[in-house]
Amino acid sequence: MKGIEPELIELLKQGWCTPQIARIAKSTHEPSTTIHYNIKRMETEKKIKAYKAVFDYQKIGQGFCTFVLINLSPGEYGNPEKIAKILAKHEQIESIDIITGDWEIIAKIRTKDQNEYYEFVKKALSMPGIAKTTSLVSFRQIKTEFVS
Amino acid sequence: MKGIEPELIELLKQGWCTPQIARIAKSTHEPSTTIHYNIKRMETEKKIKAYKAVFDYQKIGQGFCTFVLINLSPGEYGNPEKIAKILAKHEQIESIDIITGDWEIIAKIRTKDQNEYYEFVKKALSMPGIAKTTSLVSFRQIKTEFVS
DNA sequence: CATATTATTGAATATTATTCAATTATTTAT
DNA sequence: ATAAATAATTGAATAATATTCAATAATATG
Repeated sequence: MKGIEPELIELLKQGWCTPQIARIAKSTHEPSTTIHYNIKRMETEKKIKAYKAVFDYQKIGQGFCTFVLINLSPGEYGNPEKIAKILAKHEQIESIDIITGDWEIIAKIRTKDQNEYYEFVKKALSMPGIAKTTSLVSFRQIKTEFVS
Repeated sequence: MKGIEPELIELLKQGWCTPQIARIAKSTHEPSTTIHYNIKRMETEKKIKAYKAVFDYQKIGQGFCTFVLINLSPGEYGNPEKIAKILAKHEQIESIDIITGDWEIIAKIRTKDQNEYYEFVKKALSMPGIAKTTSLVSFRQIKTEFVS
């Protein structure tokens, strides 16, 4: 046993997958070369960014999910993207968006547990420019990434 | 031309992909049979739920992204999951969570544009049990689903 | 309407996943 | 501690799949 699983999870989260052309061809009753051609075109056009695995986050020790609503300090209203891009570098952040309304940024965060989340908040969200954060902790994830 | 692309996008959003075992084997310097064995085990254990494509949503006409914060009417506090599961059936909903704090549910929604979003809100969010909704429209998606 | 470009497709080939059997490592029970 | 049982690793063989290629058809362009 080499404990290869964490490495595999990390790879499969980022990509390292590929479409099942033959299976899609059978399902759609199209020749596999037609499916191949169309998918490769979408890849070239950058419509498809990657192929990746979707995990049961409970089962891989990433079960704690929160949404953070962020208010920037007035001096940073001009470039919320700068702060969002810095935050995006953290692997715990699954998605981050610049938004309208009472907050400037919303981030979706995955950690092992409340403890790891607390450490993340201390480390990542204490940066200058962030005035206030509101955490919405997920009790139950009913649907994730289009996969029920 | 058969206009097969929308069908392919729908399939690849749900799954119909597979890990690249040989490529992962080369990258990790492990035998491909070891990679195969480990990944199949994770599938059996249901740690891996699916393999799917990640799209550039702007380019496939799903560029409008919003987060909806939902307040339930007092009578529904007991079972937010019931409402969340009904909403989860809509293909426009990428994710939906039961949360703590000032709202009971948060949903992430993808539509073509504001117009389609408005139609979705009228259709989906007018159901009994939902008392109030707050929409946070995404101006810019800095990071999505772990893919930058 | 003619020409250029893009899309479709079957046949051949290259690559890859999968199966299998043998070996090694790890866990469990006594 | 040791034996037995279970789980994990691996190379070789096979089955399945992706990819390339060349020919044809459809569509777009001027």
